[in-house]
Amino acid sequence: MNAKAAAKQDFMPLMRELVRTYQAFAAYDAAGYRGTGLTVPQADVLFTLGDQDALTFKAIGEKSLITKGTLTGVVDRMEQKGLVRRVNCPVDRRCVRATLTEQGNSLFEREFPRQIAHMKSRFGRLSKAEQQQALESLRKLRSIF
Amino acid sequence: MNAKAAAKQDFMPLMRELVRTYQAFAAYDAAGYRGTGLTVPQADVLFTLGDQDALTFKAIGEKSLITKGTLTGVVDRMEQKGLVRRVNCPVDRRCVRATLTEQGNSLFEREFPRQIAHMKSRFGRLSKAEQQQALESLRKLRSIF
DNA sequence: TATTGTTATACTCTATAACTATA
DNA sequence: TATAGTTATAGAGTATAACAATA
Repeated sequence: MNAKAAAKQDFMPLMRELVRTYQAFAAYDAAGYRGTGLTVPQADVLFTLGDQDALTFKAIGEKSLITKGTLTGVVDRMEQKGLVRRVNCPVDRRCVRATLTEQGNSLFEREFPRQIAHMKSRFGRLSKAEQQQALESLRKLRSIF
Repeated sequence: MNAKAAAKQDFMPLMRELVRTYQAFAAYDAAGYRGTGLTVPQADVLFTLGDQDALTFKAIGEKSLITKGTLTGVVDRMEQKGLVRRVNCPVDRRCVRATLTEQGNSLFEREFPRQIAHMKSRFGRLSKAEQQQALESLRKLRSIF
């Protein structure tokens, strides 16, 4: 298969649409919490830690798909901002857990509902049936990777 | 709406599935060209410029969603690798266009079909009907952002 | 005046791998 | 030996805004 033939594969429109749709979503999402001064990974961690007991770095990394070396730095910067703190694990002394501080929690309590409302104003434009159909299509799509 | 209520909105599964599906896709995609040593934005530019006449920075930025300041740096690094070169616009002397060098073109001719085959091996697991359904759902989803 | 691309700044993230402490 | 997290390194991308050349 040469490049010209490659460009005409029938799954190409679907692939492009997946990328564009996600990009449009991600841009809208990020715009919602721009005012907080949080970066994308930082907001990811804030929303992951919200309404949760302290999580280990390993668990946070798995949920957010941030690798351990990077996560150390992300949490460092959030700690400097006073949003999270590290706590030792009692059972396994290799582990460190992170949890929201009071300040981090109040940011979460304010920003998470705001962010959800921000997204709801758009997702609400789809009917329940459309949402259900999209969910099923995305599940199938995810299953192939 | 408080945080607990926010977390239970009915569109949340769809939103999470969109993110996870895209992340799974993006990881598989990037694995396909890891051997080239190109970064994600660089591969994006290579595939954008392939089989094309020279494009202006403005046009490349629009297709790849890379902002102009960043694009200058991305193209700089690709130029250092000998993959692209800058050419002046004859009509509008404010413009600069970029085009693949012979080396860039041969990389494209080898990697693009390989990448498409890499993706086809997964998208091919969906039936035509499933692909069509997914495409329609994604279009609807994109239309709300 | 507006637009195209470059430059400058400062920071954040990324990948990778070596390292420490603990299991 | 394996695992959790930190540290080190080097580079790459990002946002932002000021800037030069041209339209």
